[in-house]
Amino acid sequence: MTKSRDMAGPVTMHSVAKAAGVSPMTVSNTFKYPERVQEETRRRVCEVAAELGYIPNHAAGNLASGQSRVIGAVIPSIKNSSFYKYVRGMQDAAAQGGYELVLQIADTKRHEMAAIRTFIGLRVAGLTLVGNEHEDQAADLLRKTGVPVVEAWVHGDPLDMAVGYSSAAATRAMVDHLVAAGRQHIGFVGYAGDVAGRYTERLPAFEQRMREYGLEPHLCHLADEADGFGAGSKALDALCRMGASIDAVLCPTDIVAAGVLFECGRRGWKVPERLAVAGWGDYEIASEISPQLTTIQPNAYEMGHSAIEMVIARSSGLSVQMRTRDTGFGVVERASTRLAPIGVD
Amino acid sequence: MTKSRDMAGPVTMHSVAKAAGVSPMTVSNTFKYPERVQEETRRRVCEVAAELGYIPNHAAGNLASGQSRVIGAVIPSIKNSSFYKYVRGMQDAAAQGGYELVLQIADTKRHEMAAIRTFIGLRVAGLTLVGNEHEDQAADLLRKTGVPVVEAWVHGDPLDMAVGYSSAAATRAMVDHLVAAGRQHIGFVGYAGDVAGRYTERLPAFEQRMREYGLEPHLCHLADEADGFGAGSKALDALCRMGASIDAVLCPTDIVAAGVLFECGRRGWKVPERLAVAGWGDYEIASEISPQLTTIQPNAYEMGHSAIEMVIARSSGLSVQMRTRDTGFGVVERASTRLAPIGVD
DNA sequence: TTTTGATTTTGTAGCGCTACAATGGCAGAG
DNA sequence: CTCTGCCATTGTAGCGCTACAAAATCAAAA
Repeated sequence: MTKSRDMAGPVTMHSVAKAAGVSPMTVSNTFKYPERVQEETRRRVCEVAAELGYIPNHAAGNLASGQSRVIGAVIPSIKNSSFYKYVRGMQDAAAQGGYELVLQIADTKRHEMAAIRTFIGLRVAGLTLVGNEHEDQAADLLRKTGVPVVEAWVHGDPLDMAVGYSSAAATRAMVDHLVAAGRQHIGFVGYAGDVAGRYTERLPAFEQRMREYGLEPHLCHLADEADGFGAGSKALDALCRMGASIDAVLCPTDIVAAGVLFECGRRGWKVPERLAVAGWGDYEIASEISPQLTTIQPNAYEMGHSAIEMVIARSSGLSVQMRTRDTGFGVVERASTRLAPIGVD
Repeated sequence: MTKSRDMAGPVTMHSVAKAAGVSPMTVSNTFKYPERVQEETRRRVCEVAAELGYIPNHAAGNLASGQSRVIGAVIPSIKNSSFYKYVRGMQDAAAQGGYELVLQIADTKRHEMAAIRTFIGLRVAGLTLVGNEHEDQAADLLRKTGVPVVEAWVHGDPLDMAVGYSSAAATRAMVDHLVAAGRQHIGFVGYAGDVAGRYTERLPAFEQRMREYGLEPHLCHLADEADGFGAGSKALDALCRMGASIDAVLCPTDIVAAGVLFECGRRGWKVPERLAVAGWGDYEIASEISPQLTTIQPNAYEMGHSAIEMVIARSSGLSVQMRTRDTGFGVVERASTRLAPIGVD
């Protein structure tokens, strides 16, 4: 059963050194500064290390050097594809810089706090968060320890650094699009969950833009989940119960928008004739569902890539002039909002 | 700008001890063995620690004790909700046991190998993998280092420990269901990607079961992605191009099945009348899409929970009798396969 | 041959923490 | 008043690695 597991004691740098007939420092240099070690010696060390299955003890290296090649990322959810490209971007950037990326999922502020503690306990080189709403302690801690931190998916006013796009601008752009498509009675579905940072800008922006058009902006419903199809039907129910008959709805995510589409199917409402539906996030489902969803495209990959670049820059002591980056967004116009509406007033 | 970042040197156990007027060991004990420290002293130490924002250096503790409270989990993708419940289960079990869970995404064997190296470098208490196909080096390494490893989503023959359900049994159950619903010409959509461990059992099981029914099993197409809606249309195209007219299709994931549903919509095919569609995974979309999807429900949460329990048991030196656990599965029968077919032969 | 300068290799010390053994203090028993 | 036993607290040593400086090696120059 347990045979051949753990028989030879742990493989340390020391044991590799002895086996290769060199000093421990030479082994260390072989991995950290290969150019300092002669070709021949290096080859031998690498061979022996591979044979013994030696993996440098990052904990010890970290302790001795005060440096780390690991970056921590806290993401709020993996329930849908929202963060897929973001994580890909982070991974690629980390790999390019010779760093490793490890993740933690935290769907509440409290969990986010715990995740930050874990990462700081691990003495990571830096970390990335999503949103700009954190527990008070978190901000303190991050400031005190001075770890490089990037807040992603938000725009401006960073704890340390930030990368993202303006949700307000995107909201305005979407309202502009819906109005240009002839919609007047636009419903807004918001999100009232805990880690809401990247949602909070949207409602005020929506209300203001609607007012600028002289339209009534008070058609809104705050869902308690942003990631579920179920939220779509609930939101549509709630909006209808508010009395005014809407001809368009702006959803917090494509998933919620898809949920609205499903609910429209159940009610026999034609989209976009009866109701125009706009999503957010440009998930894969947006271009596959029928009708295809108009949505906000957030450049998630570049956001992730930039986030890690910024962490690496700061962590390697480079002076960072750009404390914030704007990765922009796009409005992807598709069938779910395209046609002029049938009058519903 | 940079004011108040990193001004006071790093907060170590030593500085906390000095500030609290005790020896470093007392601080250490306060955190590790609170019962060894007098109430009064402990309170003071905790206060000072909180005030200074002290977070124990896990790297140092790990080095000194040779123990770790961090468990690493490698998951193949977060592109869809497949692993959401699995990760939740792992997180809950880790929290219950006083451990921390960190994740890495690895969508190929090569990336999985890198992730394993990183985790071993970090000297985690144990780790979980998905599937049972790994690079040869990975198996060697894991055996040599003796870290507790659980392979999840698979059934039997573990590297160390395993938890999951039998994909073969689930495949057979699904074929039984389709045949019972009157289907004769069943197409199979497989997956030919890199980290295919938990898919490979399915095709042989499908073929065998079909033969047992005296049905032709050779309607199959191996998609290069298991996570995309796009794979659904491609797969349906491919199956049709193979000549035989199918009246049912068994997909590797609910996402692919949803893609098939979308493609059926484009073609004007009625589901389930013209084609019965079966998914796999019981994703949220399965119960929201119209028609609702028949699918395999894999008890992902329990799988994650068990995986971490097993890691913790082994890591805390308990003798582990159960090296494998079967968390079972269910067949969720819904509208996408419910009705008897219109004859298509 | 000796000297110089560059290159390669090797000690030394210590990172922050914990296991372990040893210390000190303090009650009650003798 | 001393002794025993028990608890709370404190040194000591060392985990595996790296920064730094010192030492060894060697080729070419003097």
